[in-house]
Amino acid sequence: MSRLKKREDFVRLSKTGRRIAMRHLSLQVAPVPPGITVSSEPRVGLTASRRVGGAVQRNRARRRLYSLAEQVINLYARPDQDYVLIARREILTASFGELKLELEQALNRLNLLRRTSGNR
RNA sequence: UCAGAUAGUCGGAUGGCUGCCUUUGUCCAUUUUGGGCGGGGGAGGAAAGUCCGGGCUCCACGGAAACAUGGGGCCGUGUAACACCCGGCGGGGGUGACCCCAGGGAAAGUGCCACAGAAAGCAGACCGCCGGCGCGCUUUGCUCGUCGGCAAGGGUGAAAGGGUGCGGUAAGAGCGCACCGCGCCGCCGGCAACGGUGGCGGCAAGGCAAACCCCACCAGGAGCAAGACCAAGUAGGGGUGGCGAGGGCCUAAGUGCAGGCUCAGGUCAGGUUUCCGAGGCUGCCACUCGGGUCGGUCGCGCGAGGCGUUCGGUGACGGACGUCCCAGAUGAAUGGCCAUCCCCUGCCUCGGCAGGGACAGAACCCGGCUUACAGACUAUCUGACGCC
Repeated sequence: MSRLKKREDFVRLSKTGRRIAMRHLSLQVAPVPPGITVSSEPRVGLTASRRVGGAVQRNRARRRLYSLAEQVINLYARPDQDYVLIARREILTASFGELKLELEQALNRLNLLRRTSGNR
């Protein structure tokens, strides 16, 4: 899994991508732009704005998103898409199993799970 | 035992699986990028607020003086420095341990002193006190009027032109005296702030300087988005060289142009002005170097460093010796999940169950200050009660 870090990527996702809002987080998805070769690993960006809380809360939210992306998107999501995870305030109090289930549901509703693991 | 005071320390622990940043060893591949297997390190006491003081970087900077602006202001230490620390002094609070204080000058000037009150700054007379005179009456006196003396008592206020007591007086008043306070001069102690004491003065001189102000002292500007380099990029910029120059007068009928003579101007020295001294620049052309930029690299962590021992000092702190290397991200690492233990809260069948773990996240680095903080521990001291 590689990280999206450029501002232009975040702007592109928010303008052109599809968006789905869940209880604890939001997910934005858009295809990898044409100039970039698709690797076997998906690319993921993380956002935890000041709406989540102070610096301590934002750090914790971003780390939990990072860990979620490692365990869900990196393994099960299609690598020809770019993903941005946006934290909501409720992410701080949810259990990790709950969050994993929610992210899998979101990917499923957008039909972005890998075909090779379609039995899930 | 209970209630407190001060100083200080800590601020969850251990393990498993799996990640991230950084550094290093080795092997492999290699044009570069890299890959495998190991090792080391990886948030705080406040990392916070960004309020002071410094280091560092760039810019500016020849010298001197005056003014302005800002700043803090008991005294003596400590320190790179401070508005910080330590030790004292003075004032205030507490039974006490101890705590608090923006603490120079109000007998230089200007200003202000709300409300209340008669009067608030060359004081004042509302209720009052005392005396003389007049009228009346219930006549050792009282009421009213008037002319004077006065400010003790009452009342207002943050503050009413020293306080308490005695004398004095018609009533009073520093009018006189004693003590206290105040001021001046001396002596003693102290480096000093200041304290003690003697004499004199005689109540003049109210408060506010976080009102202007006065006094002595201190102070260039901007900040790591500083700044440097690389890549890309081509003009508005920089450097070097050459030519030209501003004012006045003359030649010219005259504006311009051109020529000649003469003078030395304008601007720039970063808060302002003045003086002295030495210089630079302006427009065009040629050559040359090369921006802005959230691209990358450096700056970037061996430091006013941590720990220990010892010596000096009441102490802050300083010296010597030994020892250690201890975060460096940049859409920003320092984690995610689980288990056991610890602590807190709730419930009951008293041993379990359930929930929870303060404030808070480095961004160039240090020294302070301020603010937030569940709780735990240590030492010394104070007061009360009890026992020996």
